Amino acid sequence: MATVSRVLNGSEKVSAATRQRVLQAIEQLQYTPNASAKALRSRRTTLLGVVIPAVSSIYYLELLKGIENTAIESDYNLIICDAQNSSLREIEYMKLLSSRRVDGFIIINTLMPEEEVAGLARRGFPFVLIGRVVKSANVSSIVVANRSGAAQAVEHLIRHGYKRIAYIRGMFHPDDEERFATYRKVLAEHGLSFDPQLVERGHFTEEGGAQALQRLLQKTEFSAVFAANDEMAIGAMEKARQLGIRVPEDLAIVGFDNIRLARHVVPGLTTVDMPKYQLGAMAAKKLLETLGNEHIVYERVVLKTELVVRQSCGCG
Amino acid sequence: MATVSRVLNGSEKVSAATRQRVLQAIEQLQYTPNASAKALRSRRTTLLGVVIPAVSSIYYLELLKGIENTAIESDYNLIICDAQNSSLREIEYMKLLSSRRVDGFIIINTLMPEEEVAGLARRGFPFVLIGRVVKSANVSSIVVANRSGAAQAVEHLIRHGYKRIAYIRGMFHPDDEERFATYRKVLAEHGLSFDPQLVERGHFTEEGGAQALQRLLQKTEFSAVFAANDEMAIGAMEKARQLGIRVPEDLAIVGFDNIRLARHVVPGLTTVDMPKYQLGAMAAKKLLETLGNEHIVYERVVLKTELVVRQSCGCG
DNA sequence: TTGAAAGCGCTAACAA
DNA sequence: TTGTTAGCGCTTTCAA
Repeated sequence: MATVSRVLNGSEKVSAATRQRVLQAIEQLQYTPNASAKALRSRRTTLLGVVIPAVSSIYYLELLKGIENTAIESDYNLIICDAQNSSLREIEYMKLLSSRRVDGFIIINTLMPEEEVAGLARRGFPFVLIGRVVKSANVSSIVVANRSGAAQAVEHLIRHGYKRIAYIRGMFHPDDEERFATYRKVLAEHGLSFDPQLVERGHFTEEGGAQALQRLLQKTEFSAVFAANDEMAIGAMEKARQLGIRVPEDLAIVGFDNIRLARHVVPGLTTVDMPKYQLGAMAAKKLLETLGNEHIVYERVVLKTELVVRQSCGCG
Repeated sequence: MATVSRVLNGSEKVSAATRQRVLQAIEQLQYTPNASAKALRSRRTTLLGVVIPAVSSIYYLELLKGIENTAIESDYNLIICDAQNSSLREIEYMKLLSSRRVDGFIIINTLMPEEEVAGLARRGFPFVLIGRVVKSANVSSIVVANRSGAAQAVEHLIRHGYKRIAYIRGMFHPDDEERFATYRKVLAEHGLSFDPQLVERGHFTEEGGAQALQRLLQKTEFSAVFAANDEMAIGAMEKARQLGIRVPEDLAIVGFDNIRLARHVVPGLTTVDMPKYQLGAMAAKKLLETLGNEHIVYERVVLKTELVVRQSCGCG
């Protein structure tokens, strides 16, 4: 028994002859080691958890790929939990994962209250956040430069003469808060007054974007829209087309994220690109780093964003 | 200790008072049960594995969602393995999963040789296939009606007067074999001779579709293209646009799968829809069914496909 | 270099 | 209704 273990784990102290015999027996008996027993004894599962708000959103795929590739390099596999946009479900998954089912996990764009995250951190189970910073807790975070990206987008519109710029917010998410704050700040910097009439909220989905645009059109006039993400921007674009509003001639539209769809829609969507793959890769790297070490350095990594000009803003 | 277990597993034989005390102690000590120990002892992990050819393909997302939702209903979670289009990696994952890390798994569109799948089945670990049938083994499979879908697509083109219809194949996949065979059969049924010049292969990706179209154009003339999947159809569409070929006026294009992008490209892609969510849901249901039971019924489920006519075929 | 034995944290059978 | 005990399959001393 002990010798088999040594053979399977590549220990040096086995003679070539016994190793042979063991391997042969394994083959003959179709023996497969029991992962649970191994994990129980060795206190390692070589599994990482990922809690994702919604797997059905293309946006998260590249991110996932970044995590996965990085994990694989260290012989880790992923258990992916789809919270389906519910923070209750997030919390349940967190519990599931921290029952030593995985060695550590990554939480993407969580909606959990700060206190919940802080509590989790206090319990000492290793995890890393993507797209969220919690100041009151010892956690590492990987985020993108929302402010700089949003500023580039709004400044681009202003520079090309747009004055009445609407903003379609998402639903209560830090990313959205930062982008919105930047929108207001940039307007102010250019001597444009902020008009609350120009703001509506959507659910970060196409449908949400379409509805938000409709509500905006009923309230007031404007010549450009900045949406908190691409899905909503694309929804708004479609709604505009339905209403006979030409994009970008009658209405300029700019998004955020640069999802794959953005360059496929017509006109191509001008948007803020973020390094989605990198975001995932960095998070996994950071997590794996902490797993080995006694002494953990918590940090916040901010990745760059950049405006990609296509046709939907009319400034190409 | 035993009482704690009883409380956590909802056993009846605990008095309200002790239950209270136990729960309080759990809270106080921040006790979390160890999933590995539990799995070792109870021989259940409440985890299902999914081996997917490539997570980065949108096509698999809906499928995944179907699996996930069904699994969740039975309190199962998913561990997702991305084979990155390598059958070697598939085999490795299979080994990983069958080491009692999960209670069963689902393999999507596997490229593994038949013998490998049959061997796996012989070992008795529970799994279900999606998109692949292996006659020589005791396995359940969920597949779509490739023949009927492909026939609808080709017949539609022929009915609208197209005579030289090119076919862009994928890379050595049973789905592709069936679709291609149907393409030839339908041509024959309509008195059109099969011209090998009209066939090229791509990698099931946009890039692959674009390149295949280019090679076709260099060889011969044709007025319609049927691609083995939507990604390649969309790649071909883009390549056509680059070359100044109008779709559908100069070239009709039809795809297969009805991915989300298909209705967003301009012109909208005519394609064969398949119930992707159902495919996943059925597979998960079938797998969960076998887990409980002693007596397993192996079966092959075929789900319907249906042509969705948009603009790219010019027959709208 | 190999084998024997202890124990990881849990559940289930049994005893109290 | 509660506590005691054995054992799931592995790794890791320790002894041979």
